[in-house]
Amino acid sequence: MTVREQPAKEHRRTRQRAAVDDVLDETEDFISAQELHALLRARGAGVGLATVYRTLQTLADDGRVDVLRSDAGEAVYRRCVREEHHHHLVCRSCGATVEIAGPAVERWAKSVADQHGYSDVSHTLEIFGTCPRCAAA
Amino acid sequence: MTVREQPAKEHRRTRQRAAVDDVLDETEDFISAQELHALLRARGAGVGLATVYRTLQTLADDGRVDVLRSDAGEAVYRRCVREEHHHHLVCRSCGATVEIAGPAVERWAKSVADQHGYSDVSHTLEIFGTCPRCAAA
DNA sequence: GGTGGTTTTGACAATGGTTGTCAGTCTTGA
DNA sequence: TCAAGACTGACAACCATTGTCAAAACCACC
Ligand SMILES: [Zn+2]
Ligand SMILES: [Zn+2]
Ligand SMILES: [Zn+2]
Ligand SMILES: [Zn+2]
Repeated sequence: MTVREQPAKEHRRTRQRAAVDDVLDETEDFISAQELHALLRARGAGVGLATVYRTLQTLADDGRVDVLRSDAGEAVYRRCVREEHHHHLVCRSCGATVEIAGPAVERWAKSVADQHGYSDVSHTLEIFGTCPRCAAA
Repeated sequence: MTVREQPAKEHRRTRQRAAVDDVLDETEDFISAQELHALLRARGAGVGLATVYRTLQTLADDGRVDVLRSDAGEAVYRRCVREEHHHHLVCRSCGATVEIAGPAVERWAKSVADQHGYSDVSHTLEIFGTCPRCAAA
């Protein structure tokens, strides 16, 4: 029923994509396309805004970055350590992120959907709060 | 530490707000401001787009409607039956929504946040799938 | 049933993130 | 080296959402 998982179609290696990749590797927190673009421009390795968007889109499609929406509705991206499905505990003030696994929640979500006859199930789950460092200030 | 819960500041009852309210009462699924506006226009009871946005904003602030973001990032609104905190099981294709309570998940989210020293915690959790009716088609 | 002050409305402009366009450039495999 | 096609970037277009502000509606209170 579900489309077979594609083996991550190969993409060409370009200077622009490497630059975006580098930033993602160096950045702990979720970052928006606009921020990433500004960062690249600032560090000299300019990359077109459209290219930044396209690159992030591709990475997200391939599951190589996680995406979620900030309070303002802006899409923000992050290269996570964990490869497997997981969720995030994010600081509302500084963006500090902790990757979270919750097997019990996964099972619960699945069973809830089953109970109501919903198929092809996915879910979103994020936890927001104030991290210790920000709370101290 | 937390701001005291305000007693839902009183707002004036106007034709426009009543119209928006009516649509929300009659609508089972999550609906966007644009859709709501088009619906009102179609049914003759025209209401300015800005007013629709303002009204939904106010309702959301007062906790009288639930808001979440569609895949496209558009905000969608729904008047839920349950007054207390809850989550949703939403059909990706037709929007059919089931309200879900998950006490265990609530506790889990809180404990995860505690473990990492995060305070002032909130969370978002939605389950998406294909409802039985849509699966049949 | 008039009056002044406050709230609400709506047409329109402005904002801002995101996507579309398309001619020129770069990669890649042969 | 070369051609096919992927990639880029400046720019325009899109579109949900918010800001503006004068006119309209509303609400005591006289
Ligand atoms: Zn992640
Ligand atoms: Zn999960
Ligand atoms: Zn709800
Ligand atoms: Zn919850």
